[in-house]
Amino acid sequence: MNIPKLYIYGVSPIIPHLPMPRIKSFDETETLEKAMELFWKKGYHSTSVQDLVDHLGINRASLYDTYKGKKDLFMRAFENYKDSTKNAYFELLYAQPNVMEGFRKLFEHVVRENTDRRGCFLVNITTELVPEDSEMKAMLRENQIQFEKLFFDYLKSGEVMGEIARGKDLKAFANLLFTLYNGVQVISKIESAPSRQLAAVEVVLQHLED
Amino acid sequence: MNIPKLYIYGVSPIIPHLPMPRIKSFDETETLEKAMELFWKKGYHSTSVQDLVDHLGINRASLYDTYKGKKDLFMRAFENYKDSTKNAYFELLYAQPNVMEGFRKLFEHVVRENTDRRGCFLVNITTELVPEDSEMKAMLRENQIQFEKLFFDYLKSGEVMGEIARGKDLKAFANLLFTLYNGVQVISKIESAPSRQLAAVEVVLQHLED
DNA sequence: ATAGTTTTGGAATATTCATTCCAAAACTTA
DNA sequence: TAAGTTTTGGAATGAATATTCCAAAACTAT
Repeated sequence: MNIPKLYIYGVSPIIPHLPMPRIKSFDETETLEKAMELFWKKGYHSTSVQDLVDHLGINRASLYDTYKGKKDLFMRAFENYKDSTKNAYFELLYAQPNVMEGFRKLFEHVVRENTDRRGCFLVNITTELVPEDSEMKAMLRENQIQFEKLFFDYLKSGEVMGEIARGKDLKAFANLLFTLYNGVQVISKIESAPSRQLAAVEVVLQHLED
Repeated sequence: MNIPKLYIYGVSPIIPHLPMPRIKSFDETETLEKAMELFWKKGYHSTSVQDLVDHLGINRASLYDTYKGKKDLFMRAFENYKDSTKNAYFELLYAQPNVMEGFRKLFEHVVRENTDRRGCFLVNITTELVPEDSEMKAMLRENQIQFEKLFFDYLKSGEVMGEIARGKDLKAFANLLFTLYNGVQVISKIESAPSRQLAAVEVVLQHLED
């Protein structure tokens, strides 16, 4: 049973002169990022709670108290990653002079960033947990829609600016770019030459201009 | 220690009048396929030996006696899948009237076959086990090279036949198609509309003709 | 039927897993 | 300093894990 708190840290409006409890000694979001790091590197099933306790530097009891359990901790870490990634790509794209350069930079970032073959957290989790975990699947489906919308809007802006030849099926193209993104993230786990991957991407990007 | 067998089932050339042992009551390759089925559906870590015993219909002791252990059984099942898939795609491609139709049929097969969201065994295993398992990584790298060679040779045959515009970087294109293949296999775990996926693939295929 | 060998069923083992629990330490406000 | 509450360390729990083991059943050739 959950007993509602009668006061907030440092403020005691209802009952005056009430002793304040000890506050958490770790930063929740910082710990969440460390957890994400581990889940990303090892996957969900291969990461044990012991691994988390060791890597996060917090106590087992604190972990269960703060994040209910392994699955919930994972979900929060995952959501954290999802949101920050989308924002990062949004900013990366719109910081470029044109659409082709935008996507080129995006894929360059993916390929070059992937030094330790971790791939993409989202892609790894998709193949590991779908279809078994339907809650996860719904989350990933939502993410796909958001990513394709981001790509589509960006392509559309390029069409308006005259950077892209008219009459192209931009929905299909956005879909293609997202599919390609997923493929590159898988390949980067086994392919060692970034230049070969970028050459493949370039074939698609060139198609935007014709 | 391994004591070498002095005779083969049914034949006793060295010591005559020797009683023959009981023979295995299950088909090894058939069991291997059942194991593959399970590893494909659930992934490596989520499949327990108990699951295998239940699903394969053989005894735990037989499993360990025949296939040494979980990891070795997995490796053999994996190799089985890898080889048969490559052969199947080879035949599918060369049974088509031209290169564009060949790749179109290949991707159609991938998308339509994927009814239960299992994705591709190879792709799933790549993201689950690389980089942790370096033996697996080497195997997958080998597979990539073979697939890209298959695609390249096929593209080359199309170029010779005049189906593909000259001057294209066919190595990069083969690479792109393999990357796209991986991407489609990931997406098919969360995307429900085959037509949308095929529309994306079509964008790339059209590029072959221009 | 019998001997010799292998397979088989199922118990046994030892490790690892996620989770719970509790007493002791820590912290905040007064 | 003291009261009240939370965090913390680490032991305890119980389920699941991969693997080993052994006696009994099964099979083949004679």
